Amino acid sequence: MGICVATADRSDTQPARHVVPGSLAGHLPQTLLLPRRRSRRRQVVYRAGQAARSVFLVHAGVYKTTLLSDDGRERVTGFHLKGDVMGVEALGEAAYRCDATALDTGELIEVPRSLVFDPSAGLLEHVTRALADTVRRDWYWMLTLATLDAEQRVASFLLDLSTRQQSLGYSPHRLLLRMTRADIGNFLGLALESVTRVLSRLDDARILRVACRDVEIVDLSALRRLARPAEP
Amino acid sequence: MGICVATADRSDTQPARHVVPGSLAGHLPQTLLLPRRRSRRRQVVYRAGQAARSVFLVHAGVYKTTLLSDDGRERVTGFHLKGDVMGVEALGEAAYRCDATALDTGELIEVPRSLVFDPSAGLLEHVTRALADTVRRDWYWMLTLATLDAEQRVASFLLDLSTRQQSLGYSPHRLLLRMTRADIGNFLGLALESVTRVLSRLDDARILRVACRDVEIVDLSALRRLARPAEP
DNA sequence: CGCCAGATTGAACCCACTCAATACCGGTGG
DNA sequence: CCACCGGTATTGAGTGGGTTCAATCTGGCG
Repeated sequence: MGICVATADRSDTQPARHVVPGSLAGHLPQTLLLPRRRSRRRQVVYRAGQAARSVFLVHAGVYKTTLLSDDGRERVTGFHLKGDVMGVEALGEAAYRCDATALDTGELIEVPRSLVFDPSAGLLEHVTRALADTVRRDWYWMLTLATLDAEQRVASFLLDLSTRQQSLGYSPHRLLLRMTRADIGNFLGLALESVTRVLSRLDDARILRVACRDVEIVDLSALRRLARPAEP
Repeated sequence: MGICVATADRSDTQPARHVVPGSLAGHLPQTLLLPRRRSRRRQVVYRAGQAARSVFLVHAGVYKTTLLSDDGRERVTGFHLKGDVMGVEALGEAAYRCDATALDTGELIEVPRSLVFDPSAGLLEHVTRALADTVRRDWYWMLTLATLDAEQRVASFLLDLSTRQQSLGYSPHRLLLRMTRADIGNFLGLALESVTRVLSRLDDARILRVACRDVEIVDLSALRRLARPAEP
């Protein structure tokens, strides 16, 4: 497998054919009236400490949220695709608690907090759902971090992306990773070299076809088997 | 340090002098009218798959919630003290997603979901806060799992318990662990032997005084130093 | 009274980390 | 236009922390 670098993927996002279940998208008739925000690679949507006046619905592109501890440790808390909501974790607080950054060109819909808590808007219940979804997703990843080895974690990560892309109407076999190996490793609790090694190994095993950010899942069922521990 | 076993702590909980910030406790004037449920060691409050009709406010005792994956992996997602709310992660779903178990004698206040979503009750906003708190706490632990070694994780765990006990009006120095080493290790992503080893080491270093479930924090500031990575 | 769950401790192994070198692309400045 | 540089990715070698396996100990409970 050849060496490769950060090629800025310029491929535009394809049109989504499905609505993400559980998202705010289907429940925001006022969506078109809300302010939108375009963002470019590395652009910051909000930072920890800033006054949290809105939540952000991802409309296009991929974003990451990162948590920074006071002693300098950093961790990617999640990657966010179309339909995901960012900033809900700040709803009980005055300020955001993490940074949100665009990994690529994208577009956000900004939903003011006043609207979220406005009973007549009927959003609170849906935001509650989004939050509960977040908790369940986090628990799933905590389980993954605590019980799986490097190979299983990376496989789980790819499968998660694949599933989410599929539910958005994209191909589940073709992944264009917008995040770096360091981001993935950070999210999975692995060194970036470990991520690379696993990807190389899965490429050798003909399960993946890895060309830097461009990953093709050749054998989906084999990948699924890899993502879970061996049966006793 | 001597060998010790699971001694069922019969010491009753002391009265709390403070209200947990962010909990439902202060916002439930109807609390006294709601059904309560006493529970004993190992008793199950709810199980994954059961219809989720209520959330549960911990009134006394310690509970744990555990997530079970379809391939048999299990993980403790959290330990819950007085003032914490269990079951909010199921708010967007028909059924609970995890098991909740009492680690000791305790008492719960059952809040029906219908009341949670009743606008006139004014609970939804507070439940949203509880959920956002959960997300932030989970993120903190994900950061811990991903970036800290065994000693730092165990130290962080003890400090977290200490802080929570203090905010409930108890001593921050005296911890009566209601959970087993296996529970702690599972929660922290460590083997139970590693937890034991760290506790023994901290006992040797005069930072803790460990007698099975009874842990005294002798040197709180040293423990705080241990919980963070060495300065560069 | 025996059994079992929980806790502790030791020894050997192994996976993932660290350190290091190499390669490649994109943008920038001369 | 081209050389250079910073960010990203890959791969190898060696090390170490945590796991695994095992034995032992204790007290509660049936």
